[in-house]
Amino acid sequence: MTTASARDRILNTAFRLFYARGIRAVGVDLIISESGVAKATFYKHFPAKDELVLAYLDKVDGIWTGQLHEAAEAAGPEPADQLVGLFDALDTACRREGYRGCAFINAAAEAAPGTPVHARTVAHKQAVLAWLRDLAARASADDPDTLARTLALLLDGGLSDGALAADPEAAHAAKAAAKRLVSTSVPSAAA
Amino acid sequence: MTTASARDRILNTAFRLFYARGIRAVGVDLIISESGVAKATFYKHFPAKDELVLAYLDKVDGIWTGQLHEAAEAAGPEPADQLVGLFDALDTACRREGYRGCAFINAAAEAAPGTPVHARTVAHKQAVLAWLRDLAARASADDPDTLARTLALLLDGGLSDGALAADPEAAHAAKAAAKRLVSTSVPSAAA
DNA sequence: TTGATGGTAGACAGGTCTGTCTGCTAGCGT
DNA sequence: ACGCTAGCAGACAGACCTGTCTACCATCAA
Repeated sequence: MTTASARDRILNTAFRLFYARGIRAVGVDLIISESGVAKATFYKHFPAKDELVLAYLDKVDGIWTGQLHEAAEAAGPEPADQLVGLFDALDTACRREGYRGCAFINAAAEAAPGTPVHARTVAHKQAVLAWLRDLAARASADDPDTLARTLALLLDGGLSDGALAADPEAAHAAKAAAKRLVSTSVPSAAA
Repeated sequence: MTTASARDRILNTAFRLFYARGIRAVGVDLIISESGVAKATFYKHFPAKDELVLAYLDKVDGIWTGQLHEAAEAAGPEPADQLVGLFDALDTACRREGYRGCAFINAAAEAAPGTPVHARTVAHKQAVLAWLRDLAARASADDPDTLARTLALLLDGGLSDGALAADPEAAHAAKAAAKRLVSTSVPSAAA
């Protein structure tokens, strides 16, 4: 059953444990034993724990960004529709068993500002914002920048509240609000 | 200069360090030495670190809730105006030196679900939501529940993004969006 | 005077953390 | 046959963690 490479097993285990318990709460020894790898192998692939954390955040970025794009594209070809449809990814995420909020916000809570880990979370949030801004611009919104920022607020608020409120309606409210904001922000106004 | 009681000194030091560096990142020994207190005194007031964490969250709750209420009341007597005005507290918070996001969201990121610390953060978020719901109802909103939830989303999103985006405009965008949502949700419609 | 209260100072135990190091094994290309 | 790469197993060092314990000191009230 040792089909996956050692590096992949380490990263998959870290992905699961870091997200479920928090980064500081998970020791290197636990990751090593759960992934069935030798300590030397671990440190060969990830010379320091922080580098594994960075790889973990890259992995989360790929997955979450992919889900966001998929949900957006599933809403059709119109950028205005995609800006609303992407909130379906939030809904799906919140309903998932073991949902614990945004991995980036959580990581930033544990990392000191200025560290590579913290910088990585900022970069992620800015990438998402840039994507939203692009969609808003292509939707010909009156003020693409403000619309994008506002939708980012709803998205990040939903990611947090979905975990803390134990309220599956948070994602629903976020999508509904997005719909209202988008429909009143684009001239075509297909409410 | 040792005017404050030992308990207060401990709590003040914990408040500063927990918020700035994260809960797990701050050891009991550091709090003890920074607050100039003996170890036995520390454990007399807080038999376990978790109890200090709970006291810390209570303190944050008092301060943040107070700022929220103040900002709301500063906007005038009308509940609809207060629902918008409370976002000034977000703006003030985000501009503060050393701002690191919502202490509750950060604490929840480090605490396992089901623990007292995690439960405390959920309780806080629900208290804020209940307050918003009350204001929305008194503002005669069409759907007070949804309006309250949506504003909570904007507020929590602003708390997160204000720390991660290094973007002082996040709070501004949150308030602007709140204004739009409130003005289109209450019949009086004083846009 | 006595005793309760609240504080200081710091050793100590037992565990966990990250990271290094030594040895051994198996496959694979040349 | 050889050596290279990738991996396994686990001891070890040194720091840091929470929490307990002993011992001493100051103040104030009965």
